[in-house]
Amino acid sequence: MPPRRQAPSRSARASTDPRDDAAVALADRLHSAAIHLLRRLRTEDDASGLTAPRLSALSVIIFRGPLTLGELAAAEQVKPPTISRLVQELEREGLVRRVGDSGDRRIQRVIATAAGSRLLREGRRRRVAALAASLRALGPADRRSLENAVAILQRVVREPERPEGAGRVG
Amino acid sequence: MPPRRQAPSRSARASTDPRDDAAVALADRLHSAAIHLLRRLRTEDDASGLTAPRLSALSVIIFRGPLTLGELAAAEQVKPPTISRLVQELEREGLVRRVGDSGDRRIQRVIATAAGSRLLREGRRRRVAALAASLRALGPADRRSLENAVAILQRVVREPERPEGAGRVG
DNA sequence: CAGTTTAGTTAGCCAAGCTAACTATTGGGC
DNA sequence: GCCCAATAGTTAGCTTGGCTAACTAAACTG
Repeated sequence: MPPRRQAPSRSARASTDPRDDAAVALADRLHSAAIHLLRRLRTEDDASGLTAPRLSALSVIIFRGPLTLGELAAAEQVKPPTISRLVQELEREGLVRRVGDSGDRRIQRVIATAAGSRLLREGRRRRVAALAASLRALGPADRRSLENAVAILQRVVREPERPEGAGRVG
Repeated sequence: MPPRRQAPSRSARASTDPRDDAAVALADRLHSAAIHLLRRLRTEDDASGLTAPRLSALSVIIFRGPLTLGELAAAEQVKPPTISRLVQELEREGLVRRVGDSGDRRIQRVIATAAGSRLLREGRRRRVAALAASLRALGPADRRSLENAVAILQRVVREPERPEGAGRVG
């Protein structure tokens, strides 16, 4: 967790706009759902011996090909030291490997080993197995709805950060 | 993060069922979306000086009335020492208060102070403000879709193999 | 070639999770 | 009435994963 930061002095948007309340309430519930979803997964997790951030990083490394540490940090939305250590640990476990860039020797690219790929498939599948079981119990409409929501979220989350809540009003 | 645990020897469902693959893929993407959503929030967060777990615990305390530490731990899906420390910290910041049970002196109930309630409202609103701004930019259909998905998730996450109510944050 | 910028690492801090082992209380059985 | 097991929380100590600050090394630029 990050240590407390200075209040960013976000210029207060008028909270009297009724659309604000609806959006805030939705954001709130998404937040809550995400927290509890992850806790649920955590309690089920770990047959693979990989924690969530490692699994996540390994997944990105595998599916997005060789990445520099900086790119990986950006993809994972963490700072360089964090990704540096994560990769060191993945490397120590033999799941990824670094390859230097011949052109620019500052750069290190990370790729998954065969063991890493294997472990991701198995571990990640196990990690979400219990959740998947619950999802199987849902009707097709609910599942489509979740699929749809995930797609929306992917867009929303990836969105560049707006300084000072200049939330592009639609 | 939890230390590695023994594999839970979950009785393997046949992974050859095609529905399994779809459910696992969806679970996977939900997992990923939750991780990135929370990371996004974390980067925006903290105008209140409260971290996510504290905000979450405070929220449960406020909305579910006086709770024993054990109940709170169950609601937050964490172990007793974790909740014990969280409450100590919330107490130190003057956001909650303990009241002893007159009948059973082992028990301590936790309630929010006025400062806690106030801070929750403000802090939580700020925490999700950036996300809310993004959500406001979505069309009504997308927002309805997310609303719907959150409702489904709340059921799914709460449902399984655990008697005690899984807490929701807000 | 000097200075700046960029990529990553090292050091050191803090939060949040865990288990193990403890205290204190309750309640039951003899 | 006591002893003993069960229950509620706490304390101690570990691990992981975030962060910032300060560093090294390499590459660019004037």
